[in-house]
Amino acid sequence: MTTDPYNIACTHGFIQSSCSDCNLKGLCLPIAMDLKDIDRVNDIIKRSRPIHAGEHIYRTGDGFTSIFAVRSGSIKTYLLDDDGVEQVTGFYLPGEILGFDGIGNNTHGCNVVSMETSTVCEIPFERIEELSLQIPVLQRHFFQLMSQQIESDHQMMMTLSKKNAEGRVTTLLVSLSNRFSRRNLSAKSLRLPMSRMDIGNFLGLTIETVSRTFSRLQKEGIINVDGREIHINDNEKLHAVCHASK
Amino acid sequence: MTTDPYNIACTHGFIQSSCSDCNLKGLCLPIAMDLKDIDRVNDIIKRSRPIHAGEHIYRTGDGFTSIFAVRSGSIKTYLLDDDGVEQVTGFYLPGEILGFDGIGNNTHGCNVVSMETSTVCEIPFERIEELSLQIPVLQRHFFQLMSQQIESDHQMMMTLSKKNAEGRVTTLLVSLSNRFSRRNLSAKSLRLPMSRMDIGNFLGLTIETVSRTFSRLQKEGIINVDGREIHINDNEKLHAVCHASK
DNA sequence: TTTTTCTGTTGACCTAAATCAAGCAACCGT
DNA sequence: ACGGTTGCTTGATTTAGGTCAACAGAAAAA
Repeated sequence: MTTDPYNIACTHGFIQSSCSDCNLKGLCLPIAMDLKDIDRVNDIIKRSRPIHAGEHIYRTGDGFTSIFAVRSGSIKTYLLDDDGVEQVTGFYLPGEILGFDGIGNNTHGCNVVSMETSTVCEIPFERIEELSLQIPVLQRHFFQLMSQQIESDHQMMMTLSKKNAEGRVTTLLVSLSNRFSRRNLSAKSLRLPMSRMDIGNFLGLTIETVSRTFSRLQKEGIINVDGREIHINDNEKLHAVCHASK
Repeated sequence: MTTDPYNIACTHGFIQSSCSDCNLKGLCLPIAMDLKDIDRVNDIIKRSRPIHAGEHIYRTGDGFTSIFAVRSGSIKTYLLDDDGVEQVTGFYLPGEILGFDGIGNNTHGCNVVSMETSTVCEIPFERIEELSLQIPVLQRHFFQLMSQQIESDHQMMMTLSKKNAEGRVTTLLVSLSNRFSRRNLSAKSLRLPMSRMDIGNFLGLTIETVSRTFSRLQKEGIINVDGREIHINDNEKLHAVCHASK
């Protein structure tokens, strides 16, 4: 029995205990992985107690030891520039893995904060590296996860560089809708886990512009907006706007 | 003796033949690597013939087999959006490695084109994966390289999201200056390998704005501009503008 | 309960950069 | 030497989104 605060929740039985039972395992771990190898991974993973909204998991400059998989809730990552101004660099939903920056110089390269009550799996990186030497499919999987992060960051650079406000907002909505539906949640009705502030920050827009864009999309009948509740009325048009914008 | 077109140049002796002799090896490969391990890597690397300006190394959708290290010259990567509009996603100088997108789904995720006559080392990825299972420091090195790519992409997202034209242009200049000086080239005098078009595209600005920004920086005595030749007169001020902008 | 705070919306105005347009120098193939 | 193309610069005008300001509803505090 551990006394590690991150792991202690397990001993009270209020979160599930095994990767092999986890309905997100197809996202975190390679699909084609032996049960016995899954168990080996499972043995090194520490499951967190619930992390409250606004609570940080780590900060820039903290020593890098682990990457994290989101189990439930939602997480945002952000940088601080020289003047302490925040730049949101990503939103992470259950099944998604964060912390791949930080490997480069053994120091975390960003800040990670929970946007609502969340739980995460902590994956000690050195242990995973050791396992990856022994389980080729695992090494490949982590190369792939990092590669996907790079690809999606490049898409984001395209969005920031080329798209206008409408294009940016709709791109985020489409991305969230896809990611929710991958977890068998509704692709049509979603509750945004982040504030207008965070959306604007992430997309390089002011909150006013984000708000106006939501209002305009609603007036055009494409979505319905009620605070953070979004309903996609016309997915066709949403995609059209998303592609056509700018 | 190979007849592989990428490798045939070696047999004519006009490019150097070994990683262990390469003055860029500290960038591509871990510093703390045995000579015999370097030789094992060397054995799987294919060195290219010179690639001319405008020639592509691969394109989006091509089957992924290799990553590439720039040996000489300079390379740009770009995406095409649904309408065929180009988005430059990176510039790569000697010693830098590209192609880490593409691992995710076994297909290259971007287009790669030479901006001037360049040579590259082709690193077959499956072979490197095998070697990485046997040489832990090599596995670690590739995780680090990918992590650094992610970090620098996040910095770029910050630049695109938060900085004005002056901030974007000076950020690029500072980055290029640092990367040139890492190769023992002048940090003060540099020849831009890319056109104004590419700079603007990369930075999310029009060529006119890029040009005007260069002119303004020159008028302020911070840099001297002569076409693609840039001289940094006041590094202090350049950094100041770079940080202060917006 | 009232008051305060926080988050989001909307309006009026302003500004940085895009767009449109012209011109110039270098380089091309002929 | 010549017309044509390409890459870059500069000027005039327009516009998308930023800034400033007011307000409203919900939630938290008193």
